Amino acid sequence: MLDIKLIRENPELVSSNLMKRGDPANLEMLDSLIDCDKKWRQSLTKLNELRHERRQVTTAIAGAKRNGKDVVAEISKAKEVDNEITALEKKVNEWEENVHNYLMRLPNLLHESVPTGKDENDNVQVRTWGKIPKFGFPVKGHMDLGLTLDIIDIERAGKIAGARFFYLKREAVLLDMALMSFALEEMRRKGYTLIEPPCLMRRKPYEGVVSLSDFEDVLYKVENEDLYLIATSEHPMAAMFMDEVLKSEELPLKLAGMSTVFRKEAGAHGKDTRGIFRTHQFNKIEQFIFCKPEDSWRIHEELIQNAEEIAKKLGLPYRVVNSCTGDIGTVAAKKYDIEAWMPAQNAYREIVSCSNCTDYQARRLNIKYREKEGEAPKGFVHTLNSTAIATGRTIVAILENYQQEDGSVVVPKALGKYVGGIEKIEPKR
RNA sequence: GCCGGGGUGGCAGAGUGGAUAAUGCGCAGGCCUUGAGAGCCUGUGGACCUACGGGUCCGCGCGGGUUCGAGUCCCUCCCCCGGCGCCA
Repeated sequence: MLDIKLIRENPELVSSNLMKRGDPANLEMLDSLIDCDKKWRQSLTKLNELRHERRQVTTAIAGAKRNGKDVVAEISKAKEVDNEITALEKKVNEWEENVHNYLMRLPNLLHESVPTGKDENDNVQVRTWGKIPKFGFPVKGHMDLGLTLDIIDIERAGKIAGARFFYLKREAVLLDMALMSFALEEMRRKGYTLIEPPCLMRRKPYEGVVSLSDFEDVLYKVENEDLYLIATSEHPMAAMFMDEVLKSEELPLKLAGMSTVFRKEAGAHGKDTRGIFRTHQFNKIEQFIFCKPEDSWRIHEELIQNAEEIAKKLGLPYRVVNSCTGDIGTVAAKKYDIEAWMPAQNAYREIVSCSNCTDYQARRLNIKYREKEGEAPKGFVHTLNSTAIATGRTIVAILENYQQEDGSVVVPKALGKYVGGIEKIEPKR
């Protein structure tokens, strides 16, 4: 959510920033918002005058009653004013609701370094790491490997849960757990507080964290309950301190959340349909930060470094891209992706997403900070999030990059102590 | 799930349908002081309007209702504490 005061005082600044996102609907919403806000404030002033009038009448009633005087005339006057108030209140509430709805729909302001572009093809490469492997044999995709190693079963998952689900078996289960343990240990060592959050959340906190369209496209809802399955532990971690004021000395608050996550993937029809690259459910370790506004850009770089370090230790060739205006999400002011090299696709594909949401989530969730005990809150915190590890896609990258001519797959050294010393996954058929 | 108790400014804690949410702590500014502290004075939830002097309204877990008028009475829901039941 943007600052309504900024919109009032500096509408050109906001509109020129929104223009960068290339969606004219945003500017229309901004105009409607400014219009509704004006009407809301005008009608609110009038409403306050009426309420003032009522107060004078009811105080007069109280005084007259104490003196034993007749108050019939005053009461009917009060009723009259009451009716006017009720009518105007309805209008004021409508204007206010409109303002709120527009505010909830407008995306975050973009950082100046965000490149302009239409879609992910216009993202700008920031750096690369690792050597793209050369294979002296025909490269297999992760699905083929999954079958011959007998560690992934998509078909039966389809039977019992539908498309985009999977059974992991044998070493794949170990790999999944190992990736989680490995990433958790990396984060713990860096001083992050480990978190295992609720995997379901109510609507209200959820509205503070995601864009409204996500309720349709991303989030699974539990029937007959006000509960949604989380799409990332970013969400329950962000909402954790809703309506609270954090102490300056405990900032930056660095969290690492571990959870299974659930995504509808609506609107991804036909994309990545084979395998476990894009699924409705996977496991993930997520970095999450609450910090003071002046620290967020420095910490954004820190988060991407942390994620890169994990990719490096796993020996996965990757590149970092700066998401362009057409690809960045609603809540982010700037977003880096890490894209790992996927040999079978002969392409870099996203495995990590790292965003600075500035004060956008914090304002929606009402999370402030104060410099000193007893002082008034200084302002909204900034929030940032970044994948540490997402197991599904990382397993794809490992299988494909570490495959051998004999059909086996070598386990990355960094995972050795988490997989019981298994060094290689052998074909079973 | 059931029964009982509770939820009031940053914190503690009053408030039995009617005037200004008392009082204390903390915090900020001022006076005093060589300095600090103590003491004293003023301020310290949010929104809107403003001729920037102020003015008005809202605010007691959320949302409704009764009433001329609700922190106070009634209803739904949420959360916390205690007890019972169920449960991996």
